[in-house]
Parts: sequence; C-alpha cells; structure tokens
Amino acid sequence: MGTTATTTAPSAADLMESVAAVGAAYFQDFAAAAGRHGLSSSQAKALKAVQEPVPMRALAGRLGCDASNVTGIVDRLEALGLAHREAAAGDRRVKIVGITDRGREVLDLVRADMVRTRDAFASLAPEQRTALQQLCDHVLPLLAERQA
Amino acid sequence: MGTTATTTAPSAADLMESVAAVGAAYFQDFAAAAGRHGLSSSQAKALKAVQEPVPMRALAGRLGCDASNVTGIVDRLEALGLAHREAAAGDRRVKIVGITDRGREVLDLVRADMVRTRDAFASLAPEQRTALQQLCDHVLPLLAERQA
DNA sequence: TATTGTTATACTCTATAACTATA
DNA sequence: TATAGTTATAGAGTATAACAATA
Repeated sequence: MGTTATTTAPSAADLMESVAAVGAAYFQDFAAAAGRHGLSSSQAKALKAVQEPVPMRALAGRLGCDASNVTGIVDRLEALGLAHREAAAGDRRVKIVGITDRGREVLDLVRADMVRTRDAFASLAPEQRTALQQLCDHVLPLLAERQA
Repeated sequence: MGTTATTTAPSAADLMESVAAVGAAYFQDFAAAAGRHGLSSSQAKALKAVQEPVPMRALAGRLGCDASNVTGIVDRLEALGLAHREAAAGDRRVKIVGITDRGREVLDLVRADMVRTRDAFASLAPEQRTALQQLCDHVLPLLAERQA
C-alpha cells in the first residue's frame, strides 16, 4: 500500500464510472445550490455561460441544446432581472445575451452555497489539487471535441 | 515545468470549474450515446441504477428526484421492454424494479458508444489512471454525503 | 438562398399535493 | 397512523418544424 506499484491501474471503463459518480454528485450539489436561489440548473448553467456577452446561437452551442430552447431560458432569466438581450452592432439578426449586476450577485451566491463541493476539493493536499487540475486539463479537450 | 514545485496549486474554486467542465462533457457524451439508442439521459441513468433490483422508492433516492417521477420513467422503460416491476416478497406495498436481458444489452451498447469519453481516459498513462481513481475515491464520499 | 431568433407543438422531467393499498 | 406507489396538475427543458427578419 505504501508503494504505487502494488496497485493495478484501473481500466478506462472503471475510471468512467468513478468520474461519472463524481460528476453526478457535483451537479446534484450545483442544482441544489441553484434551487436555493430560485434557479433551475439549466438557468444557472446559462447564467454561468453569459458572464461575457454571447449571441443566442452561440449560447445554445455552449449549453449543448437546440437554439429554440434558449429563447425560453433567457426569457425567464430576463424576467428575473438576471440577464438581458441587446441587438448586435454589425448584424441586426443576432441578439447578444449579457448578465446583469444582479445576475452576477446571484451567481456568486450560488457558488458560495456549494459547500459540500468546496469542502471536498479543499480537503485535497496542494499536490493533489495540482495533479487533479492537470488531469482535467489533459482530458477536457479530448472530451469536449466538437461532436457532430 | 519539469519539477512540480514550480506550479502553484489551484484553489478549490478553480478546481470546481475544471471538474464541472469535465463532468458536463461527460454527461453530454452520455446523453448523446443514450439518445442514439432511443433513451433519454434520465432513462439511461435509471437503467444503470437498476442493474441489481431496487424498490421504486430507493430508485428515486438514487436518481435524486421525487418518487412520483420514477413511476413515469419506469413506465417508459417497461414499455420499451428494458425493465420490469415485481411485487416484493415481504411487503406488498413495495415494487422492485429490475432490468431485462434486453435492458442489459442496450446499456452495454450505450457504454460502448461513449467513444470520446473512453478515448479520453484511455489516453491516460497507467499511473495517471491510478492517481485519478484515487482522487475520485477520496472526493466522492465527501461529495455524496446524504444531503438534507 | 442562407442564417438568426422566434413560435408552435409534442414529449419528457420535475415537484407538490391528493389518493390507494398496504402496514 | 405511517409508508409505498400512483395519479393529477402545472411548470420547465427538450427537439422538430415552420416562420419572420435580415444578410
């Protein structure tokens, strides 16, 4: 147990299960925190995605859903005073979605409210945090390859 | 760059962002693979959760949703011939959900179809896979603490 | 013609509350 | 009375197809 060589490396399939479990737990915490501040997880995800202004179409891409959904999601964020739409300068077809000051506040509250997640990662030693960050950085571009 | 000491360890907050990105990419791949086999991501998640028989109530707990939702989800899985309900032996109120042979087949097909994810994790060296597995094992019980 | 955003439609997921049948 | 599962209802997310305005 003291040496790393005694353990057999897990298969990619086993690793997928563990990462799935971590991802699921993360999103459960995220959704719960968002809910405590009156947001669905889709709304909170969208709010995160518009911290810099983004056209509706591009937002759909970031959220991984059809463009037609984004209309409703942004409608509700706008009704809550958390986001706003502006006509684009160059092309009058496109609308740019931005976050309001209140939106930024709520987003910070949601982040601050993810206690379980923060505690879990804070419990890692600095070298472990660095290692995990590097693993994420390695894996992410491969995972996020623009799918068909 | 050759020594680990030159890099400052990332904060818990930064790590959360990276892990969120990995988790989101994973679930996008999962949902796409499920969709190619005619399942919504909730249905696929439920199918994974009933590989060993589970009472309806417990399934709701695993899926992190209200018990009333599970009725519809299992209805649809049953209509597809992928799951089945049985009355419990001891308590006639509870129904046990199980997976069918066809359900297992479809689940395997979905897993096999997650090409991006498998490739991403397969690209890690054995020591990296071991390290990631250990980090998941450390973090998961803290993340998954039964929330209120 | 092609593209952006929207609308219309239909289905799924979701929670809340009320109901039933057991316990 | 308490619990397991269901049903009823309403709101939100989702994709597809069709549409208006603009390019």
